[in-house]
Amino acid sequence: MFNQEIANILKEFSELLEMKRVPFKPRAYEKAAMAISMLDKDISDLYKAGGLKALEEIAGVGRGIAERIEEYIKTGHMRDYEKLKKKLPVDLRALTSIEGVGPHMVKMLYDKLHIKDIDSLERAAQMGKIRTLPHFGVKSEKKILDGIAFYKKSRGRMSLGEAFPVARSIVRKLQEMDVVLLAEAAGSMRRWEETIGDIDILVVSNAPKQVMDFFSSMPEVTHVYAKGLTKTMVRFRPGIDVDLRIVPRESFGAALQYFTGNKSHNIKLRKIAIEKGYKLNEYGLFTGKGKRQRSIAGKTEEEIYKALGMQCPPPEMRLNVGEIELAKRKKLPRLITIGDLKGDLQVQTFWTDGSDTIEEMAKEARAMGHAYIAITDHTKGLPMTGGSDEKRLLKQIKEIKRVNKKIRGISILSGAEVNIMKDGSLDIADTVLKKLDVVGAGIHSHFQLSRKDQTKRVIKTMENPHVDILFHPTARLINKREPVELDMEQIFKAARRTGTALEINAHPMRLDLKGEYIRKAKQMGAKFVISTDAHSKKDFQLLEYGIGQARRGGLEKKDVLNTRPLRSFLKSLK
DNA sequence: GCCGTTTTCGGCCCGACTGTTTTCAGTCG
Repeated sequence: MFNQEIANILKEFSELLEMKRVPFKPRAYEKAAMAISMLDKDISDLYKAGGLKALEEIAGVGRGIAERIEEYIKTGHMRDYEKLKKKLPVDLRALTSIEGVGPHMVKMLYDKLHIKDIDSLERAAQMGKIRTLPHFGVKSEKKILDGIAFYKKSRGRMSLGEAFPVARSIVRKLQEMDVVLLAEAAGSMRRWEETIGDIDILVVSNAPKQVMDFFSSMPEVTHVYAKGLTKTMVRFRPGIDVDLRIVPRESFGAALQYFTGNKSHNIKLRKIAIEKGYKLNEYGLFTGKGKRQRSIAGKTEEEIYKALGMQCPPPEMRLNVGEIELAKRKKLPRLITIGDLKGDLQVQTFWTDGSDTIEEMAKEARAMGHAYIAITDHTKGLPMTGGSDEKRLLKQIKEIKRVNKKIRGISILSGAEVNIMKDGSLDIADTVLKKLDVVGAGIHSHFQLSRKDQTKRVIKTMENPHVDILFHPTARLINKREPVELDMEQIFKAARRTGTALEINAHPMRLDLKGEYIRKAKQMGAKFVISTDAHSKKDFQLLEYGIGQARRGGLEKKDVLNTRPLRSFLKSLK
């Protein structure tokens, strides 16, 4: 978490330097920020153990940036950054999070119109002031307004990928306390919702005061809204609200149930309880009234659902979209679990915009228990990633053969993340695609096409006999970019007809397809793969987010191609 | 400010796209 804080400051430092048109430094700071946010160790631990030298060993961090990090760890300040920030007091993070707005635009807006934040930007745009600036026009003004509308819609909810590590670390620390018997995160996070409004944590303890004192004084707490013996609410760095509730042991299941199911699932469940003459609340399932009331279930979720005459639906399904009926008929699917996956199918390497070599990625995947991975580096239609052309792809196939001979215990498949052009054609010739084991195709440009054109474009891609997988089908970026306009039913139909698998991209920024589309696509007979879009070894861990989405969509092992052993998996492709 | 199996100094990823322009600046990934 501290790493992210430092990375954020370095990133903003880089943008401030960019605004001042300082040459080359912005890139250096940006690279360092990226490296630190990808670090799998706590940077202050690293510093404690090895001092400046240890910091300098991080690729992209040299003497200069190491000293600034040291300053921040020691004093909580980075003076050069703060000085610069004072001269340009704008809400950079918010402003640049609007699509199409970057540091230079922010600078111009500040210089000419004194725009500092989203509100002043919105006012200026509404008053038609933006279009008067050099290099701006009516269209860019509208684009900014659209961007603001999108920003506002997604504001206040943090992406699952940001919130999950925070919640996990809090829960772990609570579990380590002697006086804590049980601790678990409930709420939308337990359902693996793609964005999280706040984090709800439930605890069983016989020393509530001690737990609450510990929780409210954790170093990342920036504000305490309320503090009591059963409920404490705080603001946590980097900007998310966390509620902690302490519940009796015999009510833990009931509380978990109450704080996990979405509203409509819970209402329905309570109605069923009433029909049976019971009462359901966060303390348990009760029978009788007044003094004769007694609990008949509450310690676990399972016993509550059982007492209501049904199976216990997995948390991810508790949305009242048919799961209660299935549970009553004892027909709940056996949802896929992370252990079912045998391979990862979207992996970028050092050859393009990934950071590790083919061999390093393969070894890491093997350590995770995978039997195979597909190397799917970018192709030339995405030149900024250093995308391969046909010649380089052929060279990579040779390299993969070489590494395959060297490594035991995992098979490396040759593949590519081919770029879908505006008309649905691909940027790599069929003669070369034919030679690859796995071909995934994805949209990376022309996001604004009409629904009709976009649908036509994607279907044309799926009709290519070599395209096995449609990568991140809607191309959305959570809280950042809307999905492209597609007639999803047509896409799912075409997926079934052409035998093109739909990717569930596990990267928490994408989570694409999302749960409800997965459910629909499954009903229409489509097949899926789940992959991480790994750009470094550490990214393989993101698979659990993809599993979360697959489970939200009700998928079973048989629906997902990369649960199959290698031979059978390859047969399942086109 | 970072980096080095072409370099400890002199490079630094780069092409498409968009909207503004009439030859280009900014953004994206």
